[in-house]
Amino acid sequence: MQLTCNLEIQMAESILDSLRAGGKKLTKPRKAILAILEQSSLPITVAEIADQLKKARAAVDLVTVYRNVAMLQELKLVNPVGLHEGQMRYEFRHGREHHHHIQCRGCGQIVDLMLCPLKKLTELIEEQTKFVIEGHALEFFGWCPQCQ
Amino acid sequence: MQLTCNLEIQMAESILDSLRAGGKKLTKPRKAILAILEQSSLPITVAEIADQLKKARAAVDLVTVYRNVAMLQELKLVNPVGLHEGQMRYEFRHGREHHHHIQCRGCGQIVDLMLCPLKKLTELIEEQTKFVIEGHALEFFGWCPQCQ
DNA sequence: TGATAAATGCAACTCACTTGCAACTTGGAA
DNA sequence: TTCCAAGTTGCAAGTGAGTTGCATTTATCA
Ligand SMILES: [Mn+2]
Ligand SMILES: [Mn+2]
Ligand SMILES: [Zn+2]
Ligand SMILES: [Zn+2]
Repeated sequence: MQLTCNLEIQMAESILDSLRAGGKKLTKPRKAILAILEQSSLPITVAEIADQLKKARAAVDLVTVYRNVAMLQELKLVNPVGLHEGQMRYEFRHGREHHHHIQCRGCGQIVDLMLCPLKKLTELIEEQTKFVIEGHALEFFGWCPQCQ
Repeated sequence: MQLTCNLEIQMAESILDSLRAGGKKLTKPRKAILAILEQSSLPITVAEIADQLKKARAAVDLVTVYRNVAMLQELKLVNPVGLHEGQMRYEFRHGREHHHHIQCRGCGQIVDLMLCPLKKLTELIEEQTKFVIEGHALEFFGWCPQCQ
């Protein structure tokens, strides 16, 4: 499996620009991590990234994945997704609208919810609390069709 | 400070009933933990509960606080509040409406938001995803007036 | 090609939370 | 009131996500 060879072609230029602007290098491990994140349609954990890299014979140390995910978060290239599972998940921002998720309490399946009902409410809360709101986390939990 | 003496008077009967119904005993440590949770107007961590008990000279082992909080969650007497701080918070349900929170990114201050905009959206999502929704988590993050 | 700044891997660490177990309460039955 | 089983506690040890220090390696650019 070729993780690195056609990466320059697939990886969006805006992502590479952000990395260059931040003085980041495009190392082999970093390219492999970026490739996994870009392929993943749902938020993924650090351990899952490392597992996939191992299976693809491009093994990268867990610490390196942690450090890269933290860096990508600082550059706002990935969003953290906290589903209270005991570990964080991350998803690429590039080309995706702000959205939320629903997770099955039975099997853990995650589904994207491509919507956000909170724009007006955010303004109301800013007015009433005098906070300046920077973001929010909204997750739904329930039972998927198979687990009901 | 008297944590235990007038506890029976203050503690809502519905809570004691739930405990009895679950075959739970009213031990001294448990009463002290319940008292702290009932006094706290904002969601509190396990470590904070233990600290307050120590200061009140009613020290209880951390493990005991963890076990009691887990038990109270099973009986649905407390709600978990996850603000992605690295630890969970818990708040008593008794006498409080379903609501949400906003936390300052600077000082960590938490403010109750006594509202929920998600009833209609929940139905819409159930219709579209065929999930049965059991709950949701909604938190806002931003900067409080002092930290702006 | 060589300098240098950034990135990696490994080992050791931190910290929230859990588990096993012997000793101790509690609350009800005798 | 006494006794006992079930439930609870504290301590010690363990788990697992995430972090940190440091020597070595790698990408980038002059
Ligand atoms: Mn998503
Ligand atoms: Mn609250
Ligand atoms: Zn949103
Ligand atoms: Zn709500």
